[in-house]
Amino acid sequence: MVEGASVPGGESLLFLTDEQLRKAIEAMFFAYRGFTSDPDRILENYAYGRAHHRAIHFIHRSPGTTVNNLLHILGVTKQSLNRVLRTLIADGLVESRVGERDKRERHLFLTDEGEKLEAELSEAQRTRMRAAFRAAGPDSVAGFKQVLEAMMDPEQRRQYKSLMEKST
Amino acid sequence: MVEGASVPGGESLLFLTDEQLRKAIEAMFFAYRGFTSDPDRILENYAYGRAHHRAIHFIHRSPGTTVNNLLHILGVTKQSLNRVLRTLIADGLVESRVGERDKRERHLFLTDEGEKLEAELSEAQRTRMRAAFRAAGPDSVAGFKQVLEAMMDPEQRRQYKSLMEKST
DNA sequence: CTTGGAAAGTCAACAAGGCTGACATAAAAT
DNA sequence: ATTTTATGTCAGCCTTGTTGACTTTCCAAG
Repeated sequence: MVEGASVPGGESLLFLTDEQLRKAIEAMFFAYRGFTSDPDRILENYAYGRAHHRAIHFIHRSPGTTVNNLLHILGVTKQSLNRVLRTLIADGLVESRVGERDKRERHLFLTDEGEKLEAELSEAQRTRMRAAFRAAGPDSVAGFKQVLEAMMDPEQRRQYKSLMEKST
Repeated sequence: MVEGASVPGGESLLFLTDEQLRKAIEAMFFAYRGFTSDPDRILENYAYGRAHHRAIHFIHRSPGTTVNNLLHILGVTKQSLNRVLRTLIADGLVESRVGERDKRERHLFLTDEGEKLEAELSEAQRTRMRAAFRAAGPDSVAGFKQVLEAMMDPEQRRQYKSLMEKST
C-alpha cells in the first residue's frame, strides 16, 4: 500500500490521479473531525465553542499578543474575535492589559484558570496526535508535516513558520 | 529537518515532545484553512456554504445514497441536512427519487447542473492537493495518508475505508 | 499646536448552519 | 393491528461568522 513510493527517477504520477486525490480530500475531512472532537467534548462542559479554544490556544502560545495580532492569525474579523474575548475575560480566563507604549492596544494573557483549561484542551489533542504518530511511524510523521505545510496558503505558511521560530 | 526519521531500533521520542505535537496541531489548523479556502471562494458566487459542498461531494461520490446514509457520513442531524438538501433540490442541483424497494427512502442524485458545480469545486480542491503532493514528494504523501487515517475515530475510519472500497 | 486620518477596540444587528424537540406521514416489520 | 423506521417540517435556540457605526488613541502634515 506504499503507492508510488520510491519510484526511481521520477515524479511517479500514480498517486496524482483524481481518484487518489479524492481519497486524500476525504481523509482530510474525516481526520479533521477526529482532530477537533476531543476538545469539542471538553468545551461542552464549559459552554464554550471552538472559537474560544482557538483564542485560548494562541494566547497561550504567544502571551501578550494584541487583539490585532490574534485576529490576523485566526483569520476572523475583530468583531467576531471580540465577542469570544469578552466572555473569556468576563469569566476570568483571559486578562487584557492596556498597552504601555501604545494605549490603543490590548495585550492578552491567560490567567491561571485560563492556563488550566488550555492544558486540559491541548493535552486531549496531543494525546490523539501522539497515538496517531505512534501508529503511523516516524517517517510518516515527517511526510505528514511536509504535505500539510505545502497545503497552506503562502500567507498562512508565513504565519505558521513565524510561530515556529519563536519557540524553537 | 527529517526529525527522528530512521532512528535505528526504536520509537525515537524526538517528535513526540509536547512542542513537536503542538507544531503538528497548528499545522493541521492552518492546512485545513487552506484546504477549505478554494471551495469557499467558489461557493460565495452561488450563495451556498460549506454544508452544501459536503452534501454535493458525498452525493457525487455515492450516487443514489439515502438521506439517512448521508447524515451519518456527514455527522449532522437530519434537520440540519434537510435544510441544505431542500435548497439544493429547489435549485435543481440535486434530485430526490423515492426508493423502489423501500418507498420510505429517498435516493439522492446530482443533476447535470449539480455535477457541474461538483466538478468546479473538486477541481479547485484537487489542484491544491496536487500542488502540495508534488511539492512534498511521493514518500511524504504516503506518510500523510497514514497519519490522517490514524487520527480518525474508529467509526470515522470505518466509514472512510468503506467509501474507499467502493471505488478501488 | 492643531487638526485630520488611521489604527485598535467595542457595541449592535444580522445570517449561516449547527442543535433539540415535537409532530406528521408512509412504509416496513413484527 | 401495532410498532418501528425513514423522512420531512416547523419552531426555537446557540455559536460564530459577517458588516456598519462608534470611541479612543496615536501620529503626522500643515
